Amino acid sequence: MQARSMTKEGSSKVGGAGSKPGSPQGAVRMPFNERRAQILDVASDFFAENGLAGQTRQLAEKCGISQRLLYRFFPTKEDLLREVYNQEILGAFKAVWFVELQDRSQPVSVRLEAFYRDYLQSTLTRKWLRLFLYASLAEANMAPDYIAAIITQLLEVVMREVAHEKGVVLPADPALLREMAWTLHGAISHYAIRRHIYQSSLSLSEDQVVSMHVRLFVAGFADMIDACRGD
Amino acid sequence: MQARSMTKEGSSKVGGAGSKPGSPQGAVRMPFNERRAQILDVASDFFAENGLAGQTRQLAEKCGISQRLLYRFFPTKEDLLREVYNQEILGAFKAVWFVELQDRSQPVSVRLEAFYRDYLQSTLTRKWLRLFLYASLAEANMAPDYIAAIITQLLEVVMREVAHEKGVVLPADPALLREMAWTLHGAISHYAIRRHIYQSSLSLSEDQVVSMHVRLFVAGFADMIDACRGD
DNA sequence: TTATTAATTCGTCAACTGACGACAAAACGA
DNA sequence: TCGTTTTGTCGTCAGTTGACGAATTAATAA
Repeated sequence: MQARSMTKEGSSKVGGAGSKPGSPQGAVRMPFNERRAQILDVASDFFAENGLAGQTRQLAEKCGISQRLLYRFFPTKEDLLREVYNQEILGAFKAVWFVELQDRSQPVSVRLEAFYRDYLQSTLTRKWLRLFLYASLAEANMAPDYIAAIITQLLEVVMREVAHEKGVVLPADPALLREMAWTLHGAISHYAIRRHIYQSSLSLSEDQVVSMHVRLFVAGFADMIDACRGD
Repeated sequence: MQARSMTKEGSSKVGGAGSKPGSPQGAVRMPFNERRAQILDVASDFFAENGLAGQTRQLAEKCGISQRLLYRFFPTKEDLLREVYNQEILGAFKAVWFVELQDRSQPVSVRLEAFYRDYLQSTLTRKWLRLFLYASLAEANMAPDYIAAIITQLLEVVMREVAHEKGVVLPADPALLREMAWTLHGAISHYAIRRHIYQSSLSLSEDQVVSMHVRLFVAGFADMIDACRGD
């Protein structure tokens, strides 16, 4: 994120700020790792906006460097995409969530609200969602599917915690349990999709929306479980 | 990508493989409107799978015709895409839903379940979702935004009907009301996304999932509204 | 049959696009 | 100051890709 400033300069066309008076052409020199990091940073935004089919020449321009230079850091475009994916998609999940969600000194609805607020802010961002959707649609197997595993864990924790506070005994079928937690998790994810992908104009604040969803989930929890037992 | 040995024999008609002994190359002749319809049909599948950036040559091959022929029916690729969009996306909404959802001779949960089952089957299909997402991501303004208007209507009907049956007085703010209905509508939409885009393996039946969501919504309805009044 | 019309293909252009070999120049060390 | 290392660019190749003029062939009418 602090690379932001660099990105700006880069996008402002190298010499734009008159950095080097005599620099006839060419980007400002940068050490290998720094340049590589800058490229990744710009690339994540770039591919999120333009899709994985975004062109390397355009990306290079946004970085303020020549297209050829990209290939000094990444053997192929696919390698670059994979790196972006690993950094931006997989890096967006926090381990603390598991701890906080299970901190029973707080009511479960408070924990859920806190978690989903943070989740919306740090993970379900425009950049993350767009990259993830582009990758999913392309069926690009950029990385082993850690995400599914992480979310599965989250869903199980959510169910366990709510059930505990409500004194409800959960059904045994783990698939059923996960699907139940998805009623909450999916609704909030879809809210983010509406916001960032469908560009809907949403007038309510994120906080309001989150508490609405959590409230509904907690309130209908026991009933939902009863219904499924009947099935 | 192996060239389908039989390009499109599969597409019914068009005579079996060696249709005409003497026809060295070239597709079976078809009247204008029929051919046009066939192209649109194949194209909707094609672009749903390969994205709006799918190539015309590949599409033509799937249709069993030359690439040039496409341009006899559609001036540009964009025109073709627009047609596909109008036909497949906008054509997937049924007017009966509004009637059935308001048929108070049935309990609202029954109506909701019936509606969402049908909605999942007829609208939230793999083809529809993929086309819609590709178009949304590309910010391709293929058509005036009828969809938002249709769904807004649906959401309002849902809220009105549930509130009526539960004897609950609804808040005035229409934006808030819509957002509430989205807790159900979004959760089900997201279920479809998981199924068709993320390719998750979902073990529960669609019917089970729908009743779960509806149950949760109806059960937590009053509580959710109370909470929002407090806000 | 023959003329006419409509369906269909061939071949090609120009702009793009990922990739890379060869070379220029800034930074660095002694 | 000079040579070496490292960052960076130029130019280009080969394969795509949307688009279209012109020729070809099947169906239909006369």
